[in-house]
Parts: sequence; C-alpha cells; structure tokens
Amino acid sequence: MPGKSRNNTDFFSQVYEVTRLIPWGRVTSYGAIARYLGTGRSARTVGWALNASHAGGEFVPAHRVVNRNGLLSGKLHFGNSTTMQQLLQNEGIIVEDDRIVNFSEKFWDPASELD
DNA sequence: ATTCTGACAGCAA
DNA sequence: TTTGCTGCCAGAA
Repeated sequence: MPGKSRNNTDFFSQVYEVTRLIPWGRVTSYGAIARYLGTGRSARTVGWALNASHAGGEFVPAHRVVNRNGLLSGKLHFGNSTTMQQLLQNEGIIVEDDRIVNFSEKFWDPASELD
C-alpha cells in the first residue's frame, strides 16, 4: 500500500465515478456528490473536478449535475451555451430559463439512492 | 511556501 | 423575496 500513490480513489476520480452512476433522465447537485464522498462542504471542488472531466477518456455525464437550485450553473463550460440544456432535454428533462423543471422529481441523491 | 481561483452552499440583511 | 458575503476543499501558478 503505497502511501503516496493516488489510487482510483482520488477526489477527481470519485467525482467522475459517482457522476457516471447518475441514471439516465435524472440529475443531482454538486453538494449531493460532495456529501456522498464524505467531504460535505467541497461542492465547489466537485465543480472543479467536472471542469476537468472532459479530459478523461471515459464519458462523464456532467450535464446531469447542477447546483442545488436546479440551475444550469455550468452550462457555459460546455462549448456552446446551449449544449448542456440540449443534452438534458434529450433525456426528457425540461429546462426552462436555464433551470430544471420539476427538479425535486428528477433529483437523484447518491447518498440515499446508492448507499 | 503563499496566494488566488472556482460548474457551490449556507446564512444574514 | 433577492442580494451579497463567508466558509469550505482541492488544484494551479
């Protein structure tokens, strides 16, 4: 057990892993992911991790992660400002004014759904 | 080592 | 109700 080596349990890797577990047509929040990973208050870092998620080899459905208000706070990081919304609508999620409609129904909490 | 930034969240006015 | 400030964690320069 190499003390310094970084396993697949890096914070970034964990964020990607959980994000990939988000079911099709569902969404979650940065804070929910942070809480599931145990860091609780590192929601900002989750966003930072997703910012680099496109560099990874595997696809990470970062468009399914929004802020706690159901607002598409990261849409500007998807090339075009409409990409994130289109990806969501492609999954049957209705987006109105950069915000997810019926957010509470679409919300998927890894802490309680996954355990 | 120090400082700054960020795709957030919580709380005070 | 909306706006603004603060705390938090991890990484980059």
